[in-house]
Amino acid sequence: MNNKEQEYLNSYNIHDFEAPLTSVDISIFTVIDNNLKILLVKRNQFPEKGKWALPGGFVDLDKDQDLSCTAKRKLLEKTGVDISHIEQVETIGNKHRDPRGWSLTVTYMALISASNITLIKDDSSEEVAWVSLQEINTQYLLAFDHEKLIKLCNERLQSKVQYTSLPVNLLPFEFTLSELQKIFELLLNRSIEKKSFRRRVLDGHIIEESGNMKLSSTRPAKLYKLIDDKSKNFIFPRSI
Amino acid sequence: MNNKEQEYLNSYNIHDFEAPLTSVDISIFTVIDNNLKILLVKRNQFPEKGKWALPGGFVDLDKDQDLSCTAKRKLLEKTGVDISHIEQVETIGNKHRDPRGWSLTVTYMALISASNITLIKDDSSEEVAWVSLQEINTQYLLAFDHEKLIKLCNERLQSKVQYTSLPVNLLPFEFTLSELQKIFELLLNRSIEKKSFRRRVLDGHIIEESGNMKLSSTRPAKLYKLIDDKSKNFIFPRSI
DNA sequence: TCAATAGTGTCTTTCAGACACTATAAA
DNA sequence: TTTATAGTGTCTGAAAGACACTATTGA
Repeated sequence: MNNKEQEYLNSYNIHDFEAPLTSVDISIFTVIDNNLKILLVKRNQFPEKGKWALPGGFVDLDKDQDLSCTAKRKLLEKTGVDISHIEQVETIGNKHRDPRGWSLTVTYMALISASNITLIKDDSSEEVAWVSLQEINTQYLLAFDHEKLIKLCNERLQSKVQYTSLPVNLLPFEFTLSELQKIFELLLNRSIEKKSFRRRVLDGHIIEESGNMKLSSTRPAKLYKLIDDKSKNFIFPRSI
Repeated sequence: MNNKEQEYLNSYNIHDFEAPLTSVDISIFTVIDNNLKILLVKRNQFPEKGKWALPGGFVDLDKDQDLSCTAKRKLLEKTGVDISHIEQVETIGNKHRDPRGWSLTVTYMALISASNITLIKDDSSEEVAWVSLQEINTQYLLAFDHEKLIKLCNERLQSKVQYTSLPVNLLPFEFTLSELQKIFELLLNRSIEKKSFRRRVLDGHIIEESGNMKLSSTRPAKLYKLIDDKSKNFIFPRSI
């Protein structure tokens, strides 16, 4: 860097140019009681006070190294959910989505297991809750364009269930093939042929027998576990 | 909206909170002389003056209705390229990518035909040029993290060539199947089996015979044309 | 024994890959 | 007739779908 460039940078003021409001919003999906749910917070502050929204918020230029840090930090602060991996979905930015002015939000998505999670709210919200997608706009009125953001994230989720092993994130350490299939069927909202499903999963070599059996009132089932971390993000050779 | 909310909005000052520098960057790909090229501008201003960069720039809160408008406007202003559809790739935001401070860029991508395009530069750059990907970092030194941005966009391009009809954007109104195949082969950087390729394209019903023939010194070839606008974004049932 | 669920065998279908074959033009 | 390119016929293989079949448990 030469002197002239240093001089330019010294005189540069980040406030000289108007920038849009910049936030992240996170769609955390889970399955509870055979229902696809999403994590929402009830806003306690203007604007859109009293409406439900995706957890999210503004980038903190000091605290956040990058955008995914903002996403994980905001999620933890607003809901108590601590997550290691999150997938960027799409960035929506326009004049009219926020009454405060030109606003941009980077949306993220993840599918997680809700067991062992205790939701914690902070001062910015009245309530934190897992909400069924069907309840949105009936019991739960959404803030800003969050209904559209949820739609985008849900489309991404649906699409990834077609060709990846993403749904394994919903299962405990050990699980049966029938349990795995039920999760896929629930997310796809249709039934899958048993043999095709087993072949697909087994041929992918992402799970292995744990050696244990799940007992029930009928024939016991083999328990399986993920082979390694790659199993959580496996891409199948073809769509389901 | 109630009085309290109106009061809040009236007192809200967009400058009260520090926001990241917010820009868009656009990767425009084309094929010239059997080479994949990308549209770059040589920076005329600090920072990174003298280096090559993707066309792009800051959101204009007055002029731009939304982010894709910013992308199209900046592309037109900086290069003279006018484009109707552009695909969002990924948003990169972190502390260190711009010496001026915490910076975020929304990257966009398109694949277009370079014929009938005259490049026009504006005051912000010294030069505008189509650059071969191989020439980057040898003849063309890149500004900021634009090498990484180009890599992301190129990966998206490569990926879309595998399962969509995107490359048809490079062809004139009428074309032969051999010409179409050559474009795919060039983008994929490998040869494709002729029969498989023809079956794939024809079974997709995205092109139809124009009724004309392309004459050459050997057997004339049927000319085809796209059936409609959907043909430009067709998703094949399987990857190539 | 029966009901219920786990798990398999195997035929079909779809579409990509390979490759030899035929067709049509100019020189 | 040769050469070059256009275009086809058809076999193989991979992986999904359909569906009937067997296996193993508790009641």
